[in-house]
Amino acid sequence: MSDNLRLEKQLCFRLYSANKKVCRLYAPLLKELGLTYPQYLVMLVLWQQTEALSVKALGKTLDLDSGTLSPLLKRMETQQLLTRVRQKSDERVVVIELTNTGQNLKHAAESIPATMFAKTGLSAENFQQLTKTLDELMQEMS
Amino acid sequence: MSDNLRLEKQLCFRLYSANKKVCRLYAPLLKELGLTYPQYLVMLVLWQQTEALSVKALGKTLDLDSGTLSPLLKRMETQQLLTRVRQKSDERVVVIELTNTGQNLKHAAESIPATMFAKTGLSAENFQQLTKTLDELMQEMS
DNA sequence: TACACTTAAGTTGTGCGCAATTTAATATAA
DNA sequence: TTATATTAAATTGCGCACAACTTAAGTGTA
Repeated sequence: MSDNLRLEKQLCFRLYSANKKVCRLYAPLLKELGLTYPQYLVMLVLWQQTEALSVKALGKTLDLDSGTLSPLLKRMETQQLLTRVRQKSDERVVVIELTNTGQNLKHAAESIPATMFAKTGLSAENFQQLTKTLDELMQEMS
Repeated sequence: MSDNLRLEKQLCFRLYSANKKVCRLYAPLLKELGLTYPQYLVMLVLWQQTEALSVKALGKTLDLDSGTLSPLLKRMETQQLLTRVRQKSDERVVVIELTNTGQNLKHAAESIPATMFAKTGLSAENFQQLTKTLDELMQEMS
């Protein structure tokens, strides 16, 4: 009889391991920029944004709550990467905006995606395939 | 010109998000067993093991170091799920073994894989496809 | 035997991730 | 207008993950 609890049968373990491994590959590249992995994700969102963004909106994009974001953004503010300012029209809202330092860091990050793609060792087709299936998984689980 | 730093182009973000989402789906099921997600992974390894296992061997299987495992296993020992005993022949080694409680918990966990598979909403083919591509990714990155 | 070397586990410190709660501001309804 | 509900962000507490380091035990070699 098949044992469904065997570790190698678990998709969850593959996701967990693959995610950890990818993070570790990013770490040395991000360290040069003074960023952690989640901080890099925040920067990705801010770099592609033309308008300022509330903590709420950032959290929705990254699927993170204020319990995670508040201290993380505070650390990034300390590093002068961004500013946190209460919105005058609604004092509950905190607006996040990149500083010039934060904006300029984008140039140093430009090479990361290509470097990382190379490190994954995936073919373009497999990369696309994996992207597609993960999107489907995210869709179905919601 | 294409902006490779756009969030939606990042495979890493998909892995990060999918992993988090899967963990959150597991959480309520595991809570009934009194387990966290990493603790569940440890239990999966121990349940499929006939022999006792060192912390080192467990760490190799799960790709976790003693900095993570030592406190985690201590908590699980406190919960009476397992025992931690120094090996007589080599006092550096700590051997992990399930208690009866830990062993018996397996029955309560039997239904989890099928429940989770249903929650992913993936077809059997897509499940297989994703498994295969993640294995390939893990292989290539090593 | 004495010495450096290696190994296994544990400890310390930092940064998430998230549940649960709190605080303060705004919206809504009686 | 006052009471109630909702919302946004922050705080608290806990459990990973991991880098860096420590401790203790075992190995190898001169």
